[in-house]
Amino acid sequence: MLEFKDYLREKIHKLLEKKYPIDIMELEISYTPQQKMGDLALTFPFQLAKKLKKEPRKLALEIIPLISPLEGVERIEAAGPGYINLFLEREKFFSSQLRSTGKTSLSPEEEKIIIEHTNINPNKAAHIGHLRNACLGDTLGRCLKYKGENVEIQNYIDDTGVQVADVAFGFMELEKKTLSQIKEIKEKFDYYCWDLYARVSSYLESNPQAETRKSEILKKIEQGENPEHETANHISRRIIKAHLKTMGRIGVDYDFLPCESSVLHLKFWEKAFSLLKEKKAISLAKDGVNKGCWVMYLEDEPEKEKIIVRSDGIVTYVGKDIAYQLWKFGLLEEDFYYEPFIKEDGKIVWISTATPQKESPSFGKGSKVYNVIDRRQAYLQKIVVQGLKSLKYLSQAEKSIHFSYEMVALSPKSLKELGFSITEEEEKKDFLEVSGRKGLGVKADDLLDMLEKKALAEVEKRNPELSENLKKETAHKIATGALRYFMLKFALNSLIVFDFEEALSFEGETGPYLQYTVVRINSIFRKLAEREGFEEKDIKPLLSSKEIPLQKLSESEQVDFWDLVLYASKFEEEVLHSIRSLEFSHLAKFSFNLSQKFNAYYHLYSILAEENKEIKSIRILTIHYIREVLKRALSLMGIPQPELM
RNA sequence: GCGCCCGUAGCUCAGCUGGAUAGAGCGUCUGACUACGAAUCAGAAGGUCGUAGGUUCGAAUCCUGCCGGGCGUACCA
Repeated sequence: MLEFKDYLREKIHKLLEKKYPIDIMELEISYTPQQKMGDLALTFPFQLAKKLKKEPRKLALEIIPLISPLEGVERIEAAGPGYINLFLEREKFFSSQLRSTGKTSLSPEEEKIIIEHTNINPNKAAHIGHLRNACLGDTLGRCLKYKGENVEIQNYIDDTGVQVADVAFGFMELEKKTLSQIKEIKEKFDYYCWDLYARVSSYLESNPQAETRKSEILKKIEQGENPEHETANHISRRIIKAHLKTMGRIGVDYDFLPCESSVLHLKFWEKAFSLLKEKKAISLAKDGVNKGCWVMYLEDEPEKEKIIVRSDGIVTYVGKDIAYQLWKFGLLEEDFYYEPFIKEDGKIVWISTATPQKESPSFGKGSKVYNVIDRRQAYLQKIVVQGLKSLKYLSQAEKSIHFSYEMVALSPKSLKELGFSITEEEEKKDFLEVSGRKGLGVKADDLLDMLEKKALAEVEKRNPELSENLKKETAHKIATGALRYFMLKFALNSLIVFDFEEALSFEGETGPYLQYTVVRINSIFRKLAEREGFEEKDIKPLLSSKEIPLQKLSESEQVDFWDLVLYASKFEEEVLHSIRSLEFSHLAKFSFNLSQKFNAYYHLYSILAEENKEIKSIRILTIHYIREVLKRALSLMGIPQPELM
């Protein structure tokens, strides 16, 4: 449809530009609310009426003869107060849609796009908040790749930060464990650290004198080559592996893991610091509360100072982030060294290191960068962009996108279900923030386990004859589908108050509903093959037959057929719209609505039992088309497609 | 205080840069499986779109005030 609309827009513009003051950008083509009104609607007579001080309806009537006939359009009507409605030539449109399945009319616009997502502190297990981040980032990546963009996925690892130091402190001071004793821990390590981190946090709260030792650990971790560093390094590497495994369960993966330790040791910050000083992007505060700090000013609030380097000379987190952002755009004149971290299915995930390596893949040097990070960090992200602006990297600042979304919080009810005790004050709140510090949260693997267990029970019920492996694999796909759809269905601005019942649902507006729809279509094709020997390869000849005799369908079937096909044809527009707005809930809703329309159609029109060959062929082509679109939509959302369920 | 965001059906949410009669899911109530798989479908009930103004051919959507809620605003990350 996207292509067809572009064609119409250009054609109509060409036909009218000499007579009317009309810009091609204003020539919007929308859809009618009802099929009987037509398929596409032009609203420009309203805008034009304002300019020419004429009645919109009269203008519409005046314009129609000038733009007809249009290729692919059966007839044109004026409607309502001044709409121009187009009725498409259905057979022609349908067959062109059928021929273009699998191809995309979208095209790339960037040299290279870098997406940074997940970014979990490597000191504890991943939780539901991280899942939202990863699902959004991964879906963006999939959609951009479909659009034809060159995409690189990075997952930044803060392996020298306070949070890792906390857990190192826990092992060394609270548990008095040596590195080899830590290595011997057999339990799920990220879970072990989750609990330990919470213990450390409360210990430090009641024993503030221990902060001295913690600071010492932090410093030593940064320095390297000492027991504290060895311990912290072991913790972070082992936790990263756990995170990658968790994300791998839902089909999320990465190309490169840049580490803060490398940023430090390769002196990225020093380089960025001298650039910032040189261009006067930051200045040394001579007096006031921030005396002795290097500060930056935001363009739109010049009275406010943001500290980049503290008076003790230590660079803040956001300072390091500026350096990293510069590197991502290839503006730093420095690079990481790279080594393989893990290999899976032949794909290598690379990690940064400060020591020179033989192999050197190329990362970074993006022309556009998306940072997937929740809304609470909007201010810091703004400072990072300000850094680029101050250095006069204006186009990069423009293409430095904070992909911002609201957090996932917990309802007091779900906290109770998890066995946490909550205070009366907390009980009254609508929601509570997930807190790693307090150990308050739903762990990603726990949620996935629950989903898989429930899905397995459903599969057992419906398909007891399947092999154990196939049952498990199917349950896993259903669990992934449920989770990923759940994380995408809400708009970015919507704070998700996590509820187990809702998240564990497989009915209604859920991932499994979409999967079930595809399974049903597959099942029809399977039966066509079994009963009639009609194979997938037999679809093509149906396609190439000259005519699709839609008039053979009953009137009501024509209406239902067209409603379904026209809706499906909006797919690429939806993908593009989702990318532009970063609202993948659009794609999710579109897929759900399309499934709903298909399921309604399915109940009304039988394929296998239809005796009229022509009608049967049309129906086969219809469900084939819907399946192609749905499969593509699911794959862009990372929702797996089970054969049976 | 300042900045940003949110208030739409009993509950959870859609509603794109203003467009034709405000939509889904869940829940409630009525129906439909000797099957193209009921993880589904059909139907019913349910809304002064927080509130008061403004902008215009047209406002849930844009602007302003007010009410209610959230987040941010660290020499933390």
